[in-house]
Amino acid sequence: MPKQKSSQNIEKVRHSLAHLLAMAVLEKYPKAEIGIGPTIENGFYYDFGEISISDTDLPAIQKRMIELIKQNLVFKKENASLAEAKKLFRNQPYKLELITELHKAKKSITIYKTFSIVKSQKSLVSSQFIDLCAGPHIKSTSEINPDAFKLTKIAGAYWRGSEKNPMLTRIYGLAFESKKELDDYLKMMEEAEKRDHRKIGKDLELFMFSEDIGPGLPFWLPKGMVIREELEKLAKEEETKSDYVRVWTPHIAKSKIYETSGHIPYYQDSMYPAIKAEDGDYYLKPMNCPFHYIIFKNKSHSYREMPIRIAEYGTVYRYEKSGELLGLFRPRGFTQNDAHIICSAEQIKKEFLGVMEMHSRYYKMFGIKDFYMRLSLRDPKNKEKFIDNEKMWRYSERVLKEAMEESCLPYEIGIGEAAFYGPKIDFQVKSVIGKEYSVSTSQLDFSAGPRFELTFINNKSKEETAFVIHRSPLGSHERFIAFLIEHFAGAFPLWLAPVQAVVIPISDKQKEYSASIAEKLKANNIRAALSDANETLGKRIREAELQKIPYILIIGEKEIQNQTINIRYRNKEGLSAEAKTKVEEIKIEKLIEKIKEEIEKKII
RNA sequence: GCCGAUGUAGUUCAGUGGUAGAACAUUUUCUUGGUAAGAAAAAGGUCGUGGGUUCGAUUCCCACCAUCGGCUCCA
Repeated sequence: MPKQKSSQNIEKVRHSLAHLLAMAVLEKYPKAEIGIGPTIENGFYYDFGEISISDTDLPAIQKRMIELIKQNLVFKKENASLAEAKKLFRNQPYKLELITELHKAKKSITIYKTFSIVKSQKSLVSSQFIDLCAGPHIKSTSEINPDAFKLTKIAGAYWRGSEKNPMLTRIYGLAFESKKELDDYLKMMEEAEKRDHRKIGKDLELFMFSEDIGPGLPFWLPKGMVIREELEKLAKEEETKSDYVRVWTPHIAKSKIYETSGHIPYYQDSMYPAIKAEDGDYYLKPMNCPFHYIIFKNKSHSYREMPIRIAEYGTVYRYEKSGELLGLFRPRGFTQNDAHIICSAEQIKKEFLGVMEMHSRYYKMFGIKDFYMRLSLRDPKNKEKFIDNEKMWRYSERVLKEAMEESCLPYEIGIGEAAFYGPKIDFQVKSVIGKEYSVSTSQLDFSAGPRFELTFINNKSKEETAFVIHRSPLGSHERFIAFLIEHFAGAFPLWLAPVQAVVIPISDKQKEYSASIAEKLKANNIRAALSDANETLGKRIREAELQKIPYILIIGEKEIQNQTINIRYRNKEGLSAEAKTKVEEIKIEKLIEKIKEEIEKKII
């Protein structure tokens, strides 16, 4: 009970802080226009127009907010008539817009006034700040802990989230009940930053970018390539088991195909511009779908062979807007774990369930527990974003919902999140820094069938139009590996580790024997390295630990005599100091057996 | 694309209106070390790119590019 109450209170505190922020900003920048100031996870923000500030101005604003808090200002709610409200906010265009809308929607207009109290008179005086607001708020700023909040950053944000509107300046703040919670949160974010895939990718030499090549175009370095290839191997195995067939398709194509697909009208802005050739315009492919349809159409199909599952690790290029690029999460060139299941209407549900089972297997394999699925439907109020086919939307959304229910996996519904050609199921995970994103997506497409004339002959000898399921359980190599890097903090499970074992001779005397051990490991398909540089043992162990190599094998005189190997296991988080440095002596044959088994079973 | 910030050696970062410095990494030498950094020396930079101001710009101003934090978008 008390916890519940306190969590409600912090919401009020955060909201009240947003008002104080607006108050402090208006004092310092009287011409500023105020937008909205809601609470968010861990804090609050407020949007301002007609203001020019940078993060160096934040400490002064925060200082003023603390002064305001210490004045024990009182929040008071009032109802206002349309005329009163319009008068109060006559210089605030954004507020006027909201007032007009509230009035139109026949909702009551409430305002919050912030007063200061003159102690001697015990009465309220001088309303210092008035905001259009539904509340609720705390009674007085004495409820705010001035040490438990912090203005963190400045960002641009479109008024009401639309690109068409002016861009306002958003000031973000964190707020908690105690200073300790704030400090803990800041500490946590600091720790999370250490797991950032961009940092680890550089430290472990997994991938890189080059300004000379172009933004958003990743290079896979030898160690990162190992992970890519392991994932690809996994996908091939799993897909073969599930009766997929594999293909390879070209990377450029004539424009006609994208006109048929509808991508040119919908997505031309985010495609690389055309390559001009004598016989017309060619585009880098932004998706693999039409190519797989063409393969399907290469011959006629009977209902007996349906469904047909065409798979490819397909490389695509999308000209994402410059500000949208984000390491491997949002590159411009990436390779998808793609496949298209072309099936009849009756087969949709079963195929979808199969796709979801495949997801579950993968997620279990990687130990991904913190995820949920989002059933993404169209927004019936915003139909222009979606293909106009009421009947098909209803049918598709119903089938997907049924499949979702039958899968027994937890899911949420995302209105307006559907693809333009059909509903989808996205697998949502959270990155270490708390950012949520879709790792993979499975979509039902009822428009590709008629558009591309994807048909098969049914059991009544009639031509029947097929449905398409787009699916990519492992997303793209880029996004999935970015996720795995953060998920494992760079300490990949043995089967994915770029270097699986490093052999470290204590001195030059054991160099030759150590080299022979490394060779033996390699002969058994174990990715092994020899660390025989002219450095101290401690340093070479440190380097192996920093490289997060799972098996560190130490060889000294004793090991040569006993014909054994001394294993130091990679430091694992959560282990006691003692367990971290646990060592074990083992015969080489037994070690190879152990490592091979661990790789085979993909132990995490 | 929009708002804000940043850009100095391979990496992480100091610093300055008078053509630059540390640590780690690299190379060489010494050291042969029993579980997370042994020592010394050397080499390494058109201070993101292009303009402008100035006797002189890496430093100040402008533009562009890239990256980062957000917004928008993500077939």
